[in-house]
Amino acid sequence: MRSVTIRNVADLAGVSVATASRVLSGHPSTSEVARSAVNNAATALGFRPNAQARSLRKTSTQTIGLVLPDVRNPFFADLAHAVEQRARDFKYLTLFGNANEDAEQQDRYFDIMLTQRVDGLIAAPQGNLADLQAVLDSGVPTVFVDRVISDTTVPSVTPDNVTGVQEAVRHLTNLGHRRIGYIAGPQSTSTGRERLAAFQSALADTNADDDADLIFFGDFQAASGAAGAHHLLELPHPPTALLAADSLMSIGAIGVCNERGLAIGSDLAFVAYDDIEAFSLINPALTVIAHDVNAMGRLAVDLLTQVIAGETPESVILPSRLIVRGSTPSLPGGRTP
Amino acid sequence: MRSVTIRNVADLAGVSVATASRVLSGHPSTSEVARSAVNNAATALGFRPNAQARSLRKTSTQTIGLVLPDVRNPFFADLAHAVEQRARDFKYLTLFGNANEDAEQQDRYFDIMLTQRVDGLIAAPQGNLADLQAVLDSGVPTVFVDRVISDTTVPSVTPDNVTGVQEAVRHLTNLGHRRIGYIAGPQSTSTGRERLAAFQSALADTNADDDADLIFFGDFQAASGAAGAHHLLELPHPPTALLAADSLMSIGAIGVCNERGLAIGSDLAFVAYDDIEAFSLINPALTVIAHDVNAMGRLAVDLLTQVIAGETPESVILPSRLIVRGSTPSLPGGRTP
DNA sequence: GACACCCATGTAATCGTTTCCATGGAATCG
DNA sequence: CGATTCCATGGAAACGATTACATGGGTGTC
Repeated sequence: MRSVTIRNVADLAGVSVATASRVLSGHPSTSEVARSAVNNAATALGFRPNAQARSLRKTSTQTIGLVLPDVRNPFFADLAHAVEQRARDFKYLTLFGNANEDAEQQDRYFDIMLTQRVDGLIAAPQGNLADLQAVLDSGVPTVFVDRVISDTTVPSVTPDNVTGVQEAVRHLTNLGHRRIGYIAGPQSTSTGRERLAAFQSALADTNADDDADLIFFGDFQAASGAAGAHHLLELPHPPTALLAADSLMSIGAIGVCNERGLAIGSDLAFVAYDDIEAFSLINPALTVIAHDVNAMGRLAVDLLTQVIAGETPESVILPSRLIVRGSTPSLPGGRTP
Repeated sequence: MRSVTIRNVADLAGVSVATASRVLSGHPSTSEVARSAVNNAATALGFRPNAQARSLRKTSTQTIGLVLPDVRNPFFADLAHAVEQRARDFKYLTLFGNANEDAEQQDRYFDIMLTQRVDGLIAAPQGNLADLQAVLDSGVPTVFVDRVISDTTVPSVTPDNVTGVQEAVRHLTNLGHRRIGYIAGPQSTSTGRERLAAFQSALADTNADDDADLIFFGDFQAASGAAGAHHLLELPHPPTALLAADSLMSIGAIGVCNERGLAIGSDLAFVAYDDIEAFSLINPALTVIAHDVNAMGRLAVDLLTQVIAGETPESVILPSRLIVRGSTPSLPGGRTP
């Protein structure tokens, strides 16, 4: 099953490999007769150029790497889709790596991406500068998306992690909530840190309680959202509203509320992060902090092409906003103090 | 920014490239002194072998291709995750392509995969034999997952598309439903065809209506589920129960029910396909036809490794079953005849 | 008609790695 | 001790494409 090479094509067409290569890659200096001979031979043999050989000779692989924490998180699935579609516009193939919210798996993927000599890299990174050192040292054009690593000059496309949380806290306190439970993301991520800081600072501007107890640290996965809901709802003074820092933890937390027979919207107010389609189906629909995933993915690719072209684009911060739905009704019933 | 090659490593270590290569790829015939010299030089220079050059020389790329219809479908996101994790066990890198439920994009990805000389290919294919011809001709080891193309000998891992649907129809008719609306998948997919056939044949065993009107043809995307719900609910004789052939169409359909103020579980019974986490959060939780996504992904990789090894493994059909939850209560209220 | 120019083509070098083959020294065996 | 085997090593040939350089024929200009 030896595959057919450009040499076979050239032989069948009766020309040299150089001419065959020129025809196949659209070089202008080719005659009509050579063109048709080579093209016919290529289709007759089912020739398919070997990408390895090509990228070995050229400097570029026409491939970008995308390292995300978890495809099963609908936010990242949407982001992956957006990046991939945009990359296609630039004729880039997207090499996708799923870090499983794990710094070690992430680093292994970075390693693979570099080994594969991707032309550029888009990542929602985890951990600190040390984990990224290999990537930064390699000099491969890189753009961060959603999350960033501090103390680097890597351009990024991130959501505004402050405004949405601020609006959510104000919204809840305006409704009369004074005990708001917060299920935080891991502090090894910029989104985890920034959203928590925004929550705490927004809280300080209100007369709501700021007990340390009301903050639970999760890891952006569903199970930790469930653990957080358990912990918070079993406090001596349980919260009357919950806010979770991503969609998977929201899913986990809501599952626990259902199990405990707590009706969201009446027994407990709930605000989720990310505007997942399924969240609008839950009855009552969830109030969410939303941002534009598609724009984020597109912009990340656009920035990356600029970096590859040698430019140094400005980082972009995309707005986020609160979408109020039924899970935070104006008159909280049940166990509100 | 020229990257460091094995020649630089060899020079620094004071050995030939051949020896350096042998040390770095763990060939037994190497001396202790050469090993340490080369390893030191490699780490000192931050050497990272060029995957293109390596795969050019070797026959294998240690890469498998995965072509799926849509990552944004949680079922396929889970499947992608399962495949990727299992592939890692075999030291394979997964090259991921998202066909967007579009035969043309799918074929472009197949083309890319072949150009990249993947060692094997896992696909949930769409369309007919002609679309796949290039892949089959190339002789690249292939396994189908979830969906198949008829008249091929490609091994596959598929769900049992009959039992779950049968159980769902029986369950609904036992509850007294006689008008069951079905939102079908595209007939260009095996899952779309088999599930529809199972629905029709199960219906024939009951005294429920089998009007052609009650079947709407969608495309496995959310928007078509919404269109299907609109169509079915506006029939002169609307159905009292809905069954949708995948999760995205279910999401679209449920959104429409909510908009129209139809309470699922009381005004309308609903059965969804695929046991998505979010479906158990909807209140009442959805009755679903479930199957084991993780097993499907793992088995697909296992089968592929067998094909790569030259064996011809048997295809596997994984069981599916009905999980009854609140969306199909025993006493349908409202508009039941 | 001579000269310059352009264009299609072929030869061969090149990309970075693996691996076949030859070599020479050490070890083993009768 | 001589012959054989073994092993670490280096030189060089592959893998399959692109492309710099050389070449020769055709065209245009004066």
